[in-house]
Amino acid sequence: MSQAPEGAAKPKRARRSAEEARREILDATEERLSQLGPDGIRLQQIASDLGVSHPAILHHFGSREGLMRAVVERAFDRLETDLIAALQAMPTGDPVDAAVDVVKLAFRVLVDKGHARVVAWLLLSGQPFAPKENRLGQIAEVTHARRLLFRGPDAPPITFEDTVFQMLLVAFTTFGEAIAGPLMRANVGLDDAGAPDRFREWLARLIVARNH
Amino acid sequence: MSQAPEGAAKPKRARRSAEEARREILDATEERLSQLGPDGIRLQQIASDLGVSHPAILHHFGSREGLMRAVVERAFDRLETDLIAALQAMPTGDPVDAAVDVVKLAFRVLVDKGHARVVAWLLLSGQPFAPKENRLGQIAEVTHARRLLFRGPDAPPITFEDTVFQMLLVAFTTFGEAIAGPLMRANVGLDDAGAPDRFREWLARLIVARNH
DNA sequence: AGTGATACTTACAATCTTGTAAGTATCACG
DNA sequence: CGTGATACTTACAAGATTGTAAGTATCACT
Repeated sequence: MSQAPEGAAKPKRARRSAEEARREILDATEERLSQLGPDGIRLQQIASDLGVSHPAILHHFGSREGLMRAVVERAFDRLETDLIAALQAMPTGDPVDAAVDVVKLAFRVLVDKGHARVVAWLLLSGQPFAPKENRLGQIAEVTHARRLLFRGPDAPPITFEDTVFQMLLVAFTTFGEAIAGPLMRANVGLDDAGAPDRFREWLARLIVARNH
Repeated sequence: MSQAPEGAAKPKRARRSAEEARREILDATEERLSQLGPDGIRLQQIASDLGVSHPAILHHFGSREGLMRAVVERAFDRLETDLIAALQAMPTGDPVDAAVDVVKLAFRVLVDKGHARVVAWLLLSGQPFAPKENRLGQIAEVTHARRLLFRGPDAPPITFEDTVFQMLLVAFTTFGEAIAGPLMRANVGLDDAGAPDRFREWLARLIVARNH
């Protein structure tokens, strides 16, 4: 140890692979986006979060606009991927419990993982983007088939539009909670920690009740 | 007409009352906010929209921060005012129809008048604000009394939390639609003009169904 | 080891944005 | 009309922010 541990420590410039660097930059950007909101996105800030210089970001994304496009793209990709994975892992036991699980899962992916806030910001910003295909439509079809399968003996007839509306309901509610959840709950005096989960379960049962 | 109609036209500097000026500035700000999204708020842009110089805005609001606070304040004031007015005008005929009307009204105020997008942006930005009192809680109480009154003969018991959850559901859904409505509908192939209204009615009936 | 590719840095330029200072025009009121 | 208040303007300062240029350090590969 001839070298003093501090002072002369030359921290050996980190050199990530391009892919890794891009990922880290996107992570930091999304973090700022979902935590600090729309005004939190400044190249220099993101760079400083990562301990790099801001031109490093420009090196990988060309411009601020390019970074934004990349964030948009990845956010949607992840959203779809996570959501579809969650739905495919849907348990197959009691249909009511299963539906409850699916709803909770959707909330977890969108709200708890922070996707919804990012996407909401993008939508509010009018960022140009086109979700791949209508995968949600495909999900609706799968769900619809499932509903018909598990439909109770004297439940009212189930239209496809009804299923689609159910999906919209969950989607909208999820967005709404992600954005206004804390505010709204505080405003109606629902400040205990269990409230979000109770609401999610309540919603799931409200929806499923129509099938039986 | 010795003067040429164009060129020398000195358009007599407009001088509004302070109140009127503030209102116009806030209107323009909210317009940019809801149309162009979070990045649209630049003092110079707003000033140019109004045909004034940007220090005029600073003259009235002190700083950009002051302008933002004023926008927040007014947006919430309007939101509450419009919403409560709508609820108080609630028709008193058939309870189901009445509930449907209330839900549609809430959507109209929040979505169609553009309040939700502004508030959503504020929430995403982490703008500091404290909604007056818990007026939503008061609304919940009124609604709950009404539900108990019109409760069907063999409907399940109605808890207050159930009513609160119903309100949260409508509130969240409204936010969600305001932000992601067009995207989501397009993604599930619901692109006819009547779809938003059908969904709103469907939601209203879903909620009311539990009372009967 | 040597070499080319490239991730990354420092230094700098151009532009934009908020904010200030000081003066001008218009209104209210005597 | 005169006078004070103030809505508003032009000109400018200070700082932030994106982007460029050129060089340096590190990796992969021979």
